[in-house]
Amino acid sequence: MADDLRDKLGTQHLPLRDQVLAALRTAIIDGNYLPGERLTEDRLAEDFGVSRNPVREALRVAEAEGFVLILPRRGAVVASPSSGTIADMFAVRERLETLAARLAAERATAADVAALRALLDQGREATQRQDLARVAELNSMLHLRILQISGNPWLSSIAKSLYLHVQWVFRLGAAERAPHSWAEHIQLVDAIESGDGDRAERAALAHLDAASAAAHENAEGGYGVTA
Amino acid sequence: MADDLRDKLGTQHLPLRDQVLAALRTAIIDGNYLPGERLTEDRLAEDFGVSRNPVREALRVAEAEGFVLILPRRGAVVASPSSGTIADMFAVRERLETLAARLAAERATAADVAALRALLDQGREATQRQDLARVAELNSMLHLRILQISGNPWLSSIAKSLYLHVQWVFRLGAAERAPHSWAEHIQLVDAIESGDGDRAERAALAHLDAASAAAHENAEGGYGVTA
DNA sequence: AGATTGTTCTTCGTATACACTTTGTCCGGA
DNA sequence: TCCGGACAAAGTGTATACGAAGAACAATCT
Repeated sequence: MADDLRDKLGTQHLPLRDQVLAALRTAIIDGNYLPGERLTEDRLAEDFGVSRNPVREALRVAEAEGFVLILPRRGAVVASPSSGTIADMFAVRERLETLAARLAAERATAADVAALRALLDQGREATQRQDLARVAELNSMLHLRILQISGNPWLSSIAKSLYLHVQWVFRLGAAERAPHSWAEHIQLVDAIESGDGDRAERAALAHLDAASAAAHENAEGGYGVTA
Repeated sequence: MADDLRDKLGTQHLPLRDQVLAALRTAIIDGNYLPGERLTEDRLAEDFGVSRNPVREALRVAEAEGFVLILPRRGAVVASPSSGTIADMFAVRERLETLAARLAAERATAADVAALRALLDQGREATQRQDLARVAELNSMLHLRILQISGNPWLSSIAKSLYLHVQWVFRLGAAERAPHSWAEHIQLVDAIESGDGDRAERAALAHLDAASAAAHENAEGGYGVTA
């Protein structure tokens, strides 16, 4: 796995710390590093093929984002999302993403709606092909796109971060809930296209309630390392 | 100013990077570093009396929090909150802090309410003394306390960060709006004590609307550096 | 066994070095 | 005068090494 990441990094020209941060995030979200797992600076530096400095800077940001926990003088461990915090996350998402849906409905241009519909089509197709990874990816893109259309950068960046965490929890539980979700997405995009803010909020709320229920069900079994 | 911060740092035992981050945040919020101002690593290192490494780590987090802007190979500058983003911030706060008020109403213990009332009393007294700095401080403490009582760590940390930014904008404009605010605060605490979530939400909303109006009025004149 | 001591691992911070960008300055030529 | 390019300065990005201090764990002694 060290080599995978090293290759992925080599091709780009961004500051190493950003590449490391991105790689670290995805490694955690994808479950390559499991909750509770210890992340020593040396090990990460070796995994990513860089020196310790960029690793340290990436770790601080990852801590601020809630992906790792840093214990002073003891180092970093991958954070452990507990089922308590899942409910909390969804409570916040409910407020934020319903707002995003409303704003999107109020501000979406024809081009915006077309882009959403395109994602919807691709999603339907990928679902038929049983390509779950692609479905999950399109799912993310749709949500992120709606946030972007809302035109509120604060909302967008906060909800995005929250969304990443939700994804993380889902991945760990290996739940996909793919077919169910798309019908709700269509409702949501329809509502956004209509320009009716209230309706868009309701659609987003329905979607989130379903997702929340799925997440909890998913979390029942427990996940991650018992560290 | 370097000495003030150095002294403030010396007494504690936290990692230097955290102390630097805290000092940097408050320096920016208090207007010691103005929007658009360039923050070279060497300069910060000297200001805080530390080496470049802790400074760099603090800067990355400050960037993630939106206080500074880092341009690759060009360094960091203090971010410039524009009047557009003020409206966006309040739109998000409205969703978040009303939720916080509701949760606080539903979960507050008698001790929680007593703590809020104590802050209210101190606030009234400070207002009579015309001690505006203290009033602003108590204002923050009240809001932060409500977030804490909500018991939702995600909500708390996100709203707290947002609140810091609002404070920042206010400070830059030197607005205080002190007397007005406390009547609303009393309404809010009364609502929380009543345990009525809907009522608490309404009170929080009223408070935020007033604060938002004041912030906009404050922003009219413009603030910060034109960089 | 239980307490104490040592050893080892690791983080934390400092210092230093250097390549590479960006920026600003200066100078000569049209 | 104005333009453009050479040149120098400043500052970031990254690596590396070192010492101090803390935490964890094992070995030792009572």
